[in-house]
Amino acid sequence: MNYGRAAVMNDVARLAGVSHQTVSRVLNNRPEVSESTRERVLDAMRQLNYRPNAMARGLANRRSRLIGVVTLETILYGPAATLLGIERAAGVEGYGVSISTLERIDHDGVLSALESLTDQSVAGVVVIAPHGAVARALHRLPSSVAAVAVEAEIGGAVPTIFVDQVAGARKAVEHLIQLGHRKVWHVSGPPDWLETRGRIEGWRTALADAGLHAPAVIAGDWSARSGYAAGLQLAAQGNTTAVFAGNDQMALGMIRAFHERGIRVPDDVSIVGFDDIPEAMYLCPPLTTIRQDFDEVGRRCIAALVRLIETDPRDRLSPSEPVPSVTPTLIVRESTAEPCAAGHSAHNSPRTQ
Amino acid sequence: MNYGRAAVMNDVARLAGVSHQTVSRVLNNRPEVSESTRERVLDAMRQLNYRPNAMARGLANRRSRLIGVVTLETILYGPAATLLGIERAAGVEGYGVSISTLERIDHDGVLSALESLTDQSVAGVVVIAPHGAVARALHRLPSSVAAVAVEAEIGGAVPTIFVDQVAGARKAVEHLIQLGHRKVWHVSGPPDWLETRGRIEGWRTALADAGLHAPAVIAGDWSARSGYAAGLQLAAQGNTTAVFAGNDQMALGMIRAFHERGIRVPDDVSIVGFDDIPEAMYLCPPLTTIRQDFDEVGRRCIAALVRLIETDPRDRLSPSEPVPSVTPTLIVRESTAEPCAAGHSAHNSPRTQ
DNA sequence: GTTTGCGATGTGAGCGCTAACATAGCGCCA
DNA sequence: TGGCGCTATGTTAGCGCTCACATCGCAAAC
Repeated sequence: MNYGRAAVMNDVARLAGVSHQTVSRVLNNRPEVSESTRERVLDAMRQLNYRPNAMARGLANRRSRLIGVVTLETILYGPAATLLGIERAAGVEGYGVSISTLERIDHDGVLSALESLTDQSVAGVVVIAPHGAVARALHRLPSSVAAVAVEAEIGGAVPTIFVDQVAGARKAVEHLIQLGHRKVWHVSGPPDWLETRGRIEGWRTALADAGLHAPAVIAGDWSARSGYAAGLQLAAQGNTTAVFAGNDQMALGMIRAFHERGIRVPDDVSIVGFDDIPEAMYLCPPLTTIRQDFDEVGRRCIAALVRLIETDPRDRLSPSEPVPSVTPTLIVRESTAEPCAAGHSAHNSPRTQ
Repeated sequence: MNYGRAAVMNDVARLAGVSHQTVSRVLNNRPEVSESTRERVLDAMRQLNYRPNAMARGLANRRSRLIGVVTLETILYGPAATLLGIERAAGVEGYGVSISTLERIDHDGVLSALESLTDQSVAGVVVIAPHGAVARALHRLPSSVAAVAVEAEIGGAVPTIFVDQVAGARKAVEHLIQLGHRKVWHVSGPPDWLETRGRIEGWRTALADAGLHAPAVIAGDWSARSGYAAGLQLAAQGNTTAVFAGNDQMALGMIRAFHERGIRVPDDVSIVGFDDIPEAMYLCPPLTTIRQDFDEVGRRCIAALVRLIETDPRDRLSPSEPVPSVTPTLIVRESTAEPCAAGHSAHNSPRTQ
C-alpha cells in the first residue's frame, strides 16, 4: 500500500481495473456505469480510503462546493442564529460554509468581504446584513456570482429571504393596544438597518389602524446599553405605559433602566421585545416578545441559493421570483399587562436596588 | 477586452509581455523579479482586474488558504465570540474561514465535522469544542492535518489555546469569600465540558485554601433554563448566601428563580457569573462576573495554527510547546454583597411577578 | 450477414496555477 | 578573450480532476 501519499482517482482506477474516468463517473453518480463496475469502484474507494480532492474538482468544473456567508461582526442573536441555520441547511445539500465578517458596514466593507469570499472560489454567497449600505453594494454585484440576501428588501438585485418585520411589529403593537394601551413608544434599532425600518413601519401602521398617534421613534443600536439609555429617557419624561423595543437586548436594558427609576414592569409600563432570545423567558419579568424562525430563514436561503448556483449564469438575468416571507409569532409572557388607571408619573419612587 | 471570461494569469502575462511564470512570481512576491517588470505586471493585473484562482493555486502547491473551524451548534456566547476572534485574526493572515458545526457532541460527530472540513481541502483546523469526547477524538487525528484546539486541555494531542478557567473560578470564589461568605455553591456547566471541570476545580481549591467546605456541585447545562432550575432548588433548601454560576446565562436564570421565591440578589444571595456577556451589566441586578478575552484566544489560535501550517508536516511530530493561557478578569458589579447577618430562610416572602 | 443504435468504457486535453529546471544576458576576473 | 557566476526570465511538466469525444461491444433490425 502506498504510504504517505493519499490515494487519488488513478489509484482507485488501477485497483478497480477501470479507467480514471469511470471512477469519476461513479463519484458523480452518473447513470451510465454498470452495476457491477460501480460496486467494484466503490469497493476500491473504500479500500484506499479515497477522498476526492475538492480543489481539483473545483478547478476542473469551475464550481466549488463552498458557499460564502457575509455577516456582521457583532455577536447579535439574529445574525448568529441565521448563520447557524444556513450552515445546517448547507451541510444537508453537501455544501461547506465559509464566512467573512464585515468589519465596516459600508459599501467598501461589503465589497471587500464579498471579494475575500469570491477569491476563495465560492459557488455562491449569502449576505446576512440587513443594512441599507449593504443592499446598495449588492446592486453592484456582477450577475455571474450567485447571491441571495437575508432580510434586505432590495428591489430585485438578488433574491431575498426575509422575515416579515412589518407583520411582527404589528403583532407586538396590536397586543399592546388590545391590552388597552393608547400610546406605544418604539425604541428602534439603528436607522439604516432594514429590519429597523420594517419594525417602525409595522408599529406606525398598527397604531394608525387603531386611530392612535405614533410618538417620535427613539433610536437605539440593538445593544442593551442603548435600551438602557432609552429607558432612562422615557422614565424621565414620565407617563409612559407601553414600549415596543426593537429587540430583546434593548428591552432588557430598558427594563433595567425602569427598575432603577422605580417603574415596575409590567405594572407601570408594558414592554414587548423582538427575537425571543433563549434568555427572554428568564428575565425579570419574563419578556413578551416576537419570535423569528431563523432556522427556516437559513433553510430557505440555501434552497434559493442552490437553485441559483445550479442554473446557468446566463439564465440568472431573469427577474428572481419573490420568495415568500417568514412570519414571526407573538410570544406573550409577563412583561405586558393592562395599563394601570393612572399610568406612572416620573420618579415616583426611585430606588437604585 | 475579453468579455465574459475572467482574466487568468496568461492574460496578464501577455499584456505585460512576460511569461506566465513571471506573473506567478510577482503574485507570490518572489524577490527575483526586476523592479520594472514587477511594475509592468502589477499594472497589467490592475488593468485586467486579475484575481488569482484559489483552487488552481491550491491544487498546484497542495495548500489552500482556508482554515476550518469546528464549533458547537449552540449559540453559546463563548464559542460564538471565539469564532469571531478567529475569523478576524485569520483574515489578517490572509486565510479564509470555513465552519462546520457539530451536530452531535461525540466521537463520530467530531470525526465527521473534521472530515467535511478536510474534504474542503482546508490547510488547518481549529476545534472550538471544549468537550471530553472532542478531546478524545482529536487524538485520532492524523498528524498530517494541522490542528489546534481551544479550551481542551488534552495532553499534547494538538496545541491548545485556553483560558485559565481555574484561575477565573478562583477569582470569583475568592471575591465571595472576601465579602464574608462561608458557603459558596456552584452551579456548573455540563460535566463533560472541560471548562466545567476547570471551573469546578478553581471553585474547590479557592474554598479549600480558605479552609471552607465545598458543597455538592449542582450541574446545569449552560442554559438560563438550567440556571433557573438550580435557583429553584437552592431557594427551596434555604439559607444559601452565595453562588458561583458556571456562566452568565445560568446566573440570569438563577436570579429569576430567586426573584420568584422572594429572595433578593444581592441582599439575600450573592451571585457571580462567568463570561461577561454584553448584557451582564444591564441585568437586575447588574451581574458580577468573570470576563474572558475571546479575541485574544482567537488571535493565539490563528498564530499557532499558521505556524503549524507553515512548518513541514514531518516536523510536526515534535511535541508542541505549550501555549500560555489567557487569564480572565473579575468584573465586580451589583449581584454580590456581604452576606446579611441571618442569611435568608426558604420561602420567606414568595411573590411571582 | 451486414447495418444501425445504444449502453458501457476509455482517451486526450485542459482547468489555472506552481515547482523545477533550462536558458539568456551581463559583468567580472584571470 | 574565454570562462565563471550571477540575476532575470522562459519552458516544461505536472497537481487531480472533468469534459468532450472516440471506441468497443452487443443486441435488434433489415
